Amino acid sequence: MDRGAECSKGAAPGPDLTLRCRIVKKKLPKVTSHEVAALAGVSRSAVSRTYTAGASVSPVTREKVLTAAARLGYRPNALARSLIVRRTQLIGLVMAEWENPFYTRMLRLFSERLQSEGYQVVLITSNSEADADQAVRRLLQYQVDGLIVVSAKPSAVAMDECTRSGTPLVLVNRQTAGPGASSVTCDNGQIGKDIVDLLAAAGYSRFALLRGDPTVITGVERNAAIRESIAVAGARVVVDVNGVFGYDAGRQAIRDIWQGAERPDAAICSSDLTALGVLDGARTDLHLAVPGELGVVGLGDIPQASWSAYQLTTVHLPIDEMIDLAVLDLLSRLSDPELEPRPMLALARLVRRSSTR
Amino acid sequence: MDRGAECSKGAAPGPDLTLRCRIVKKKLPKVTSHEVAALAGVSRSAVSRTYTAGASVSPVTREKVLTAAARLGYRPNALARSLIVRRTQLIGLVMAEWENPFYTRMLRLFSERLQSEGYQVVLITSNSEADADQAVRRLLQYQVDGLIVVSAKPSAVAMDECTRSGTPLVLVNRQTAGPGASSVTCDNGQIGKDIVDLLAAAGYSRFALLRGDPTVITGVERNAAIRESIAVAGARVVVDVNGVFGYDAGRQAIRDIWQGAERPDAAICSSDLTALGVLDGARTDLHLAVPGELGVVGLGDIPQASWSAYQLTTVHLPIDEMIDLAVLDLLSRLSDPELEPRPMLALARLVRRSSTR
DNA sequence: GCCCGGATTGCAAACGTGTGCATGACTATG
DNA sequence: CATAGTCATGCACACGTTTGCAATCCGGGC
Repeated sequence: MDRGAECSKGAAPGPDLTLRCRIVKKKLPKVTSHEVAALAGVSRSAVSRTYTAGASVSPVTREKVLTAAARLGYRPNALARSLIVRRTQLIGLVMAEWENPFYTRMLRLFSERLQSEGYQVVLITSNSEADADQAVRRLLQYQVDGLIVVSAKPSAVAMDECTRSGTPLVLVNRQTAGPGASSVTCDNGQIGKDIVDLLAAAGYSRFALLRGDPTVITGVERNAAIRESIAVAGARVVVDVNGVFGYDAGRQAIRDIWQGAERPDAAICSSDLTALGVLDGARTDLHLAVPGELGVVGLGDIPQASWSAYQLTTVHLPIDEMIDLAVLDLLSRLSDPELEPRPMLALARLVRRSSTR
Repeated sequence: MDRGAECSKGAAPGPDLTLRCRIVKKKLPKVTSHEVAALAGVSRSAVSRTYTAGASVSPVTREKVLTAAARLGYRPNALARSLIVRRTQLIGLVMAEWENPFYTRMLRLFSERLQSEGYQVVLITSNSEADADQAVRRLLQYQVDGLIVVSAKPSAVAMDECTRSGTPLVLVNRQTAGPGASSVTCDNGQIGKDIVDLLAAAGYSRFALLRGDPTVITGVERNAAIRESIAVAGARVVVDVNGVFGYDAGRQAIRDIWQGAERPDAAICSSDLTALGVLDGARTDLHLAVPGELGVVGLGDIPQASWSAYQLTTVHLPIDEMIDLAVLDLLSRLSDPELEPRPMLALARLVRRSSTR
């Protein structure tokens, strides 16, 4: 089976074996705590203890072990360790939305944050939201200590599997009714209201709603608030379109809308990327004056939104705060499994630039 | 130690113990192949075999195992499996550059591609290039099957550790002299030459070079070619500045340059993001006409480069091809450890838009 | 000199799985 | 009916660690 071991043991050192040794000579004699112990003249326990903080080892043995380990290039096997300690220091992260820079930034921050807490991230991308279940299950197989799902929602049964296996789960930007997971979202109702208030105060009255996935709870909430505020303001929504994701879709959408029966004077977009597409479509393709003939507001406040070519009015999602909430909740539930998962809210804030008057 | 086990065994079922059981009642009776085997009335080997493709199991026992597993919510422990099979199906991915959308896109594609090949990605971000070593070592501890390092370069000794542990390593966008790793890069010399040729042909003659990290080999190569081609074309570089990363830095840099002794008529930027910053700085802050008074060219062809507000002339890095090369090389060396690592080259292609005349 | 206590150390049993080997059952062939 | 052959199954060992427990060592106080 393991030819390397076979060779080193030299059980039957015939010419055939040595030949095979030559061929696979790059196959190393797997250096385990056993080898280190032998070289250092101590027991495996000793080498294990030198690598676990706070264990009882005399300075002299520790030194012996360390030099032996250095000589052999020993590195403790995290898998074997995890198997027995029942902790992998791995956090599963499933990511569904990649186009939006907002989410890639989130991924980065999660990675850095968790790393600094001593965890590694194992990443799974689920291109459709439906795949989230499969992703979760795969990660559970790897015994991840915790699970973060951003912009996707596992089914109730998948979430139940998490709780039953004692793996804390936190949903980011997706809310959950049941008690299976923590969640961190923004106050979408408030966001919707703020946006409309701003636009109405600026004199806009005929709204276009450009939405992404119509089934996502956070979008649904926001939209309800938007429509309600519009009604309150005595304004109208003249067009409401679903399924527009990203820059290109936004740019196309505004052109289509302009062919429609009634033209809006303000566009409320479900993401900055869409809004930027709308902006470019309005200016470049339709030759509209942008705060004047059409107001545009986005969502997310990605870096590009503040670029001077755009100056997009948008709502700043407090990404750092969201990361903080998610990680802190995860860590606390990790150290105390009795804690119940809970929904958390981060405060968004409107940032006014020059894509609205 | 493990209170759950202690309770289930009920060694000394005093009131104290049962109380503790109640408290930790959510701690599940870890369901292993043993439990499944017991419920199904077969041996552990049988359940193991039902989960390994191509093993010899009769349909009837397989069925028994499957239903028992479903009832118990059994999921094979990937760690224990990896420990014995000596394969984790994990690929370590270390990522140093996050600002540039080019690299986040790369991350996404790597993740999707490896996933579809049956691997999981464990992600480490090394904020400085120097941390790459530490990242590599951490990943090696987790016994990753392979290693991808993008836009960073581990030291020779770290690379040596990889080869000694038999873990194939491929460097993306960073070349290596030694034989420790494969690498996939673009032909930076050609890229530099193409850029200058285009600009010179368009009549630009006073060049500004905006570079990122001056120590990165790919940038060094490209810059050498750029300077040589400029000399050949009989033009001059009037300013050469290092360490400008990203949009904001680019925007500031062009303003600084405009204060300088001699003003360039073309800016060659080491990334699209920088170029977009330069573009906005030139137009918005300096009120320059962009292809006319200043030509701008970037590198990477990120989505924003083709947005109508920018229309950046840039060089398209063949990201899909690079991913393909990297993954294919990794997989082949995974299945045949005898294969030597090798350097690979992908073909970049100039895309001409309206930021140059 | 003896004994007590604290610090080290090694033994061996886990952790949850894969797999070679031997065994047993069953079929087909002579 | 005997025998060879195929197939399914279980036993037990291995993978590389951690860790409770008992044994050992060492120094000091009497």
